[in-house]
Amino acid sequence: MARLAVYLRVLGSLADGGLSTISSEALANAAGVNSAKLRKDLSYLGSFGTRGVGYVVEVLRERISTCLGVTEHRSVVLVGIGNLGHALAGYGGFGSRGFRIAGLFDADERRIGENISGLCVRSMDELDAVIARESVSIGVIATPADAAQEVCDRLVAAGVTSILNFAPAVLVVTDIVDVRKVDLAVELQILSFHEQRKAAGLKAVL
Amino acid sequence: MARLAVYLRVLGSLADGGLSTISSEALANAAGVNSAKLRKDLSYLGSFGTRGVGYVVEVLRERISTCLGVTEHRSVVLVGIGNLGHALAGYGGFGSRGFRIAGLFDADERRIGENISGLCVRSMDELDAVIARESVSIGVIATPADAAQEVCDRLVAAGVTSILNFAPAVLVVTDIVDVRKVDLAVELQILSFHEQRKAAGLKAVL
DNA sequence: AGCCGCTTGTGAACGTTGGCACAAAGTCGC
DNA sequence: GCGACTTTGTGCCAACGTTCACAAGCGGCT
Repeated sequence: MARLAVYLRVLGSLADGGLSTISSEALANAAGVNSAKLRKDLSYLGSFGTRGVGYVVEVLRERISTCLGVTEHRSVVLVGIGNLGHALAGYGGFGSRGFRIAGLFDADERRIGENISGLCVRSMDELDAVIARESVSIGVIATPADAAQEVCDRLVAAGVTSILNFAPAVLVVTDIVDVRKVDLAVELQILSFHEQRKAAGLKAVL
Repeated sequence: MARLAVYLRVLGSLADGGLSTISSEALANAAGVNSAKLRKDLSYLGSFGTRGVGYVVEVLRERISTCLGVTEHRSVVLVGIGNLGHALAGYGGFGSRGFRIAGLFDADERRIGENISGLCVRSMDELDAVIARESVSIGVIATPADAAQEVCDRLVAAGVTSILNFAPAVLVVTDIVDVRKVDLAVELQILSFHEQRKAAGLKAVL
């Protein structure tokens, strides 16, 4: 579940704060969810809280990390070094959460060789080799929409089984491949929809 | 619902392709959803398809646009011009979907005055004035996590009622304010979780 | 004009998710 | 050692979202 990742992040902050144990209710508040839901989520991983006390922060972190599979560092490749790809390559949040960027790729000849926070942009020709050599299982697509499907197919052919897609396009893949989509414009439109609802509601009141 | 935005985007491509009408099933395939679900979504907006034929693309686009509230151009402010903020400011997808960036803001004095694709980075001191003058209702937060809540509070105080949060932090807001969260690291961790599951499943088979 | 095939719109069943409430269990104080 | 308090783990129920299946309606063909 998606919430596990949030719990893990919150637990990280708490551990930095020096807290050693935490109750489900406190953690639920910090993560912005119901305490019962949190306990149910955790019970899915097995029961290892102590009644009357709560959960031991370190044990819980390790347990969730194991479940999410971030104990072993996973390698990702990033394809499409445009505006967004540039930002993603420079984003420090990946490395600190157990992900290593194994390679940056772009179809544009002029971008090849460019250095972004210590990583060199490679040609698409090297894609398969890098994926195989570093046993990459996750690919990130930050290309324009019209190139997304082709890039996706190449990634899957090279052995990638999970894809994070930032391009505004619907990807069709085999069902053994997981795809998550992040579309910035769609997010804004959803907010716009809520604004519209609020405005309509206001008008109804008047 | 989130899918409406996807339908709208797909319809845009179809309209460019010169198609004038489309059946629910074809559109559902293009959007990657079940056809019954799509029809139910559309029926929520009223019934205006013609049985035996399908939906008129232009009518449908206009109807969805109205519902999402993107007919009137909405203004957004973007706070935090780091790696990600830079990319968002330069991302062309906003303007083409009916959103106008009313201002870029950053707390770092050194960034103020910087020009990003025609927009100038402003001081946080000007935030309230710009929001009021341009009647901005949507704010985008791309700051580090520890600054997110403070920025959020300032945005809400200035009159913003919808927030898109890229910072890895849980924001607490009044219930009249809508918050959508996009956390890149969490997205990767979810994929990592699926990878973990696949690996475990494989091991179970062996 | 009448029939046939196609597509919409929707009612009903299903599975999933969220939330309450309570019993089990463990700790702290005396 | 024992009782009271705290917190977990979970059974049950309601609400939501999804899917199936089918009747109603529209266009085209004869």
